Amino acid sequence: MAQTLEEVAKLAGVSRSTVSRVINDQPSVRDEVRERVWRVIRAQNYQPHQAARALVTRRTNVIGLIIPETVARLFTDPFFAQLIQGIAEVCNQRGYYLMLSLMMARMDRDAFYRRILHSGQLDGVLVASAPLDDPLIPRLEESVCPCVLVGRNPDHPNIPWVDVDNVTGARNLTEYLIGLGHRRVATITGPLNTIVGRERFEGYRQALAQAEIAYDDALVAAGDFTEDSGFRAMERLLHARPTAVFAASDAMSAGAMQALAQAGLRVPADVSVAGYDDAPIASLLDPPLTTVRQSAVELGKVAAETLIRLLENPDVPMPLQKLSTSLVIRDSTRQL
Amino acid sequence: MAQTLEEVAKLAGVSRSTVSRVINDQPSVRDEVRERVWRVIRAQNYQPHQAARALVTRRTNVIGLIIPETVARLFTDPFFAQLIQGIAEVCNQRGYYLMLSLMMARMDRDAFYRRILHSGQLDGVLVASAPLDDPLIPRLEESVCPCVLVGRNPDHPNIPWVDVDNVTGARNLTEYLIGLGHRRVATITGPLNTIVGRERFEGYRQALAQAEIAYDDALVAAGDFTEDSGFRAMERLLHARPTAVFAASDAMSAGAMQALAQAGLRVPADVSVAGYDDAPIASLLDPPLTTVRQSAVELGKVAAETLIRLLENPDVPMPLQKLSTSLVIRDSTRQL
DNA sequence: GTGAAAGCGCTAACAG
DNA sequence: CTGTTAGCGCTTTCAC
Repeated sequence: MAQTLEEVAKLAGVSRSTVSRVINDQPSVRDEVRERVWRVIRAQNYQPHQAARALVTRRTNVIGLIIPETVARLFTDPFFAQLIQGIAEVCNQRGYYLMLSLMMARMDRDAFYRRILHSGQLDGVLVASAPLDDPLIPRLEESVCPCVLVGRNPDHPNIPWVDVDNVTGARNLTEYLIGLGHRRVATITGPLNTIVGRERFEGYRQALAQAEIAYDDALVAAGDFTEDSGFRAMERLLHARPTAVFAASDAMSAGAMQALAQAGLRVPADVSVAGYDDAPIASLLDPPLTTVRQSAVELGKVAAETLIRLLENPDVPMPLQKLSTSLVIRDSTRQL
Repeated sequence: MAQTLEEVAKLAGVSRSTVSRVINDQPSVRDEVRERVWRVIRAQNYQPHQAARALVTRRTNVIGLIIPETVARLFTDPFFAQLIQGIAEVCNQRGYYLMLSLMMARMDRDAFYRRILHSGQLDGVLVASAPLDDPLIPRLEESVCPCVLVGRNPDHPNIPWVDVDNVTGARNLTEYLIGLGHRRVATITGPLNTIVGRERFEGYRQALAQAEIAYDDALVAAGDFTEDSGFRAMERLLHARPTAVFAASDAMSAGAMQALAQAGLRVPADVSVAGYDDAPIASLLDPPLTTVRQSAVELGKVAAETLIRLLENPDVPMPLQKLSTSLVIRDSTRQL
């Protein structure tokens, strides 16, 4: 097996440069020569050495996926598995490699970012689920590293992003609850330092305002998207006697339903519960959960495509994309 | 910001080599010089160029995680998210980067493997959940690329691996069911071309044999670890009238429980159900699921540590590891 | 169309 | 202890 261009060149009876031209699909090579070279390459199972190539072209064909996320969420939330699936699919198609960086809680963020951003081994990065105030974001804006945020950041409007239309999704769901006759609609929000948490909360408020229902702080509790936090938030909301609860994730809905059961309340007879994500557990809960469906796979694909287009056509301005959602009505909600 | 060793060297008033020595922590540098160089490096926020380094050292500090897995399973199974979490944690600690390769169903496996294995950008690879007959495995054995299988492959005993003790886990669980008085214990197996599917089935058979219960084909149906396949397998098992069912994954248990409910059978009053994995849904099912707990995070950590030790000390023989499991008894099983 | 030669940024002998 | 030098394998001028 030939390891270098030089060896392939010798076997094909041409120069190193010609082999390089063939590999890089440059037109200025006689068809007959091109054929001969390809035959040798295939016969020898030759693969160009990426590092050598990267050293001169300054491109690695590697994109990074940075997930600065607490452990708990990654564990329970299939969102990330699906997102990665979508990203990986596009990478495979387009000839890119995917480098995964999980930002763990206890590590030195600064060293981490430098290592990731300045090591020259990433052509660009995708940043998923970064808190709005994550120090990575300004650093990204200074650096020259092309990047796309999965989930926009209103404080940095110049960084390209793709997102799901969380406001509309949450508003539609809340409107649906109100349409069922509920007036005391509680919400368990996600962390309000994330765009997702904030926007789903915003959608909830918009629906209330639209229906001219006064906003009531007692009907709002914050969680962190995990089941456990949903359980605890629901306990805090009980005294406010909501007739419906919108939790900003299905996992939190699951926790909320357990808290309600523990308090002797039935779903949906006493309290309607709705979630967000349409995660696999949504249909398994008892009763099956009304929720908002979004396609994390699709989001991953669009994110990767956007980044790759940015890398390959830096001048063409990027259309930023907000994916739409759909309401999935199951049995956990009912007419008041 | 200095981009190259040369620039740092000039600023520090030393030669390129000295800077290189400082960066690579070689002892033969005067402390005073070392200090001066570090100061410049920090001030300039200098990071060595990985490609240049890799070109000469032949090491990239990147390890690959290859997951040749069908779409359905990645979506629903938190096993992978946890496995990745464990691997990423060790990579972060030990200064390695993680490259993720999802092997999608429709792609050209051959080209994929060559691209991954021969591009020279991976110091070693971790292979998770490969089917026993995956063409990657023999290819891996031929290639010089150090690798560790997550899940052993009995046909290739020479490839290092780490694994969970699936036989014992399944046997313990089945013994528990038998201990509750069940004689007609059905099983929904995983795919029998995976080591996991095979070993959990083997554990089931061992427990039956131990209790001198005759093995009955009518009490066995194969699934593919997904909820849906569990549902369909359970439908096929109904006519055999089992009093207990052991499904080789929690997701399949969930499907089985739905099929039972649809047939008008109650869990655990009419049929006991037990799963495997202790996935997040296990405790959310109604009733909460008796299952076998294994730590996918731990497995990921051990896998990454094993590979890294293999890379850094190729001569030291590796102790292969089988992680143990524990039985988690909840409400889906009861005395017959 | 094709080859010769330079050089990407780094490490690793080899001198001193 | 430190500097000089020679590549690592590739792409990319520049000649021809």
